[in-house]
Amino acid sequence: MATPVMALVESADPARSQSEEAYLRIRERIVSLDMRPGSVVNEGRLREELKIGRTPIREALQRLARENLVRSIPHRGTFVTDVNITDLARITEVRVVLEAHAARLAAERLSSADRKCFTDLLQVLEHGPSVDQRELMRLDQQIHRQIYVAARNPFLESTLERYFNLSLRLWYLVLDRDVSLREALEEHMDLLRAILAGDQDRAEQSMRRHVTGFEREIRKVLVER
Amino acid sequence: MATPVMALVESADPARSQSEEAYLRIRERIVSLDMRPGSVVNEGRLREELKIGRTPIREALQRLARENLVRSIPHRGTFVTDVNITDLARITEVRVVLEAHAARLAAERLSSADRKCFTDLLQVLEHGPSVDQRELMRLDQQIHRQIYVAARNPFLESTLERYFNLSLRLWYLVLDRDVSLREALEEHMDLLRAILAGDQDRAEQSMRRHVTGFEREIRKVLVER
DNA sequence: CCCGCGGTATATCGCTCGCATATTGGTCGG
DNA sequence: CCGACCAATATGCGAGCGATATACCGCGGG
Repeated sequence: MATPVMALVESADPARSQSEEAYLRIRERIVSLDMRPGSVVNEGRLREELKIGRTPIREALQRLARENLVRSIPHRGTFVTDVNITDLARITEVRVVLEAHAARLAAERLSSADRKCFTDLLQVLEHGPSVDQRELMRLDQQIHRQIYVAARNPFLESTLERYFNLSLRLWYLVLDRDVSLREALEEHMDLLRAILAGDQDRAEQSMRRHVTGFEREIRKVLVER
Repeated sequence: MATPVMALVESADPARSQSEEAYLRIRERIVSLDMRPGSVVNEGRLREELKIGRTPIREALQRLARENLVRSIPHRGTFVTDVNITDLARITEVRVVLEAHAARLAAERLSSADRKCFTDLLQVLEHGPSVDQRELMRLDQQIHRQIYVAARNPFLESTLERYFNLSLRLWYLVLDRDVSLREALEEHMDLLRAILAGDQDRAEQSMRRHVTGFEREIRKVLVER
């Protein structure tokens, strides 16, 4: 198995196509705010920066457009989707029900392999209460994605992956602000314990609290801008 | 407003791009089983049948692949996704929570325009109990899509649209079989009444019953194949 | 005679490249 | 000052090229 830490950043897998490569790299830039919300996406510029032809870039942008990370207006240009409180609310609205259901399914269908993963993650949470936001963000990603896998539903997984990226960008937006992450940690631990205990109701409720709590924190920072 | 009956079939809107055109037409063929599950998708054939170049077809197929309506294997071919009970269960699993939540939101956010639409639909259900399955299918589509709109959440709407098409294909699969649609009618009416009454809990529960009931009917036909 | 294997043939695909087209913003003329 | 034309820009679409994986066929060995 590859190192988990590398699996999250841009691992140079030569097997994936240039379209996929372009998609992942541009998505990474958008989500991490390297490409700012509202800014124009220059196709030619991306082409020379990524050393990739025009078709793959075009396909990647179409894909990102359908995921609401960019907005393409014919013959006018492509723009990074702006962020606003309305979208935050709408995204959260969907995420709450989907993530909560995924947590329920994960608690229900937990395999021994998944159990080990969650146990390890819980260990990290309990022992090393990292205060670095980026590190916490990475942990949060791992937890969520592991839950998607443990839910044993590829459709749910891909849908949630999309919404997670939308949310992740919002998180990047409030990085370096003082958001209270103490409760998030508690939520995570409660969530993992519930899943490991096979307590579906508690896992679902815990995840619901976690996602709504996340929305509340982001909103606080977002409104004072 | 265009005639609703035409809005559902292939209306020739010259404004949409050829990619969109190709996507919609191929999707229609797949969902309606005109292209059979498991069959190969011949790109050249589609090109001459739709009188469309290669790039739009290619883009449409990529989009369909991401929506799980076709499966593309590099250098081997593209195939219409097969249907099976497992996928039915997984799709339903997601649909139940999303559709139920959409129904809840629709009941909560009902605008006067939406109210009129739902009232009209309810009238049709109460007065003309059509026994034609295709007609019922069309009505079901209208109801669901109207709920998506009434939920006032574009993200939820697009996600549900995707899952609805997956389910719609399954419905086509059991057409001309004797499925009991009497309860479906009752469910629809109860659902619409709940939404019109603004009863969120009942709308959610009603939709939940409706979707699970749908799955049960499809499953019955699917297992005896 | 049958089975396994290697090489070639073929079909498909990913990507590059170029042309047509539509929208915009600026400028020139009235 | 306003309206219309024009150039610039970016996209949509079409066709081809090289790469690659599979399938088939012929050959050699058992």
